[in-house]
Amino acid sequence: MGRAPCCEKVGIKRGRWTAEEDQILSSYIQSNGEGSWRSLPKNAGLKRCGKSCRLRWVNYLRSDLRRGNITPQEEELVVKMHSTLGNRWSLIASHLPGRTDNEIKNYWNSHLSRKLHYIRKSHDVPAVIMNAPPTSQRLPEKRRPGRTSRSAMKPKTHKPKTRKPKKTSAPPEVDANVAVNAVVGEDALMMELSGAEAELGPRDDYYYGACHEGGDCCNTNNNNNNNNNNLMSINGEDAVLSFDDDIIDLLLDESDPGNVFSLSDGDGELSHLGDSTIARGSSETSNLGYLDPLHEPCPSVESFINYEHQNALTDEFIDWDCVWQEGNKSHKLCHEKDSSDSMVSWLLDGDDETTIGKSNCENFGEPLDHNEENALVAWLLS
DNA sequence: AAGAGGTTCAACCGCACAGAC
DNA sequence: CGTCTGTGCGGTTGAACCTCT
Repeated sequence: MGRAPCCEKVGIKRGRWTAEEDQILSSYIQSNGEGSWRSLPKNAGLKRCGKSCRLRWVNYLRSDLRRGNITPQEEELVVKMHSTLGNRWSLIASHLPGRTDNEIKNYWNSHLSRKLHYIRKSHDVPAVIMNAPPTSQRLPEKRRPGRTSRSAMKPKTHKPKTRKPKKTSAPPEVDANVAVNAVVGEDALMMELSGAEAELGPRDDYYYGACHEGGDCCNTNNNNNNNNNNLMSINGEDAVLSFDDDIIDLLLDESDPGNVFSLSDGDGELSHLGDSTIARGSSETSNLGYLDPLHEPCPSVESFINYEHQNALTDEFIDWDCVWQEGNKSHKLCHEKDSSDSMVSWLLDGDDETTIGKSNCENFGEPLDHNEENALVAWLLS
């Protein structure tokens, strides 16, 4: 049976909203509250589809929207979360108060993805690298459901916004000696997002995957941050993953129970933790999987970068550590450096004239060769 | 000044989930 | 348990806007 349309198409106005319509919608919602979107247009006297009303309200009319340009801190957080979550715009937006999923999505498509595009282009990363892995390695390709679980939904805050002033700078030209601003932790791998979320400001303790030159994928992280709000972290010492609640929801998505993986197999491949209830005990720290440094050769950089980006949920944070291990073991991608710089900040600095064409590693004293660059870019694009 | 081409972003569309019945 | 309704999500579109020549 065909699905009933969300509204009658006839007599429905489309296109840009007028100030008068905005006023009507705002007034109606202020008096009657949100919800009942289907009946709202009729009750409010709007010739609009209910979905259109909802979208207009959520993305534009709500009073708690944050206006203005995306700040560098927000941008950094978006990049970090996107690298972990993929195109989960609503989830990303939920961590950026006052920003809407549509705004984040547009910003990504118009700003950030272009940066990646230029990076890829300038490094001549073969398209095949981005192709899917062999079927045997591929994670379930199921498209993420159109919505997250109700429990994962949080009210978003919005404010009307004006058109952002256009940036005048040209798209970043990324030199072959592209910068790497990755921080390689002394002993550890750690990714941490929620600190930035909480502060929306630069942090000193972002660790983008680090492994010992000796090959320990998950050595002790003495810099481990005990912040309970950790969105996700991998504590090398305890080999424990910590997640924010909504991340747990994602990983334990009932509709896709195979989403929980471990790296505990000796062959180094991702494997399902068939019983996802393992992780249900705590949303703070869950023994999702052990990263055994002794029995677990990391997959090659190539094998990791062969994973499709969209497949990656749990595998992405694993990618990072092993990619970096490979980088450190074989190529010494970057020297260890206890600065607050990060891969992401390098990425975000792509427009900065002072950094274009300058490798941060070079700044550290050692330039990257072509293979190293390719590995790095593949990491970024993975 | 004007037109072409590029960019941005508001809005639309179809899909899928949750919950009510 | 199956169906229907309401709603949220992510992808896509195209008008408005900007920059360049």
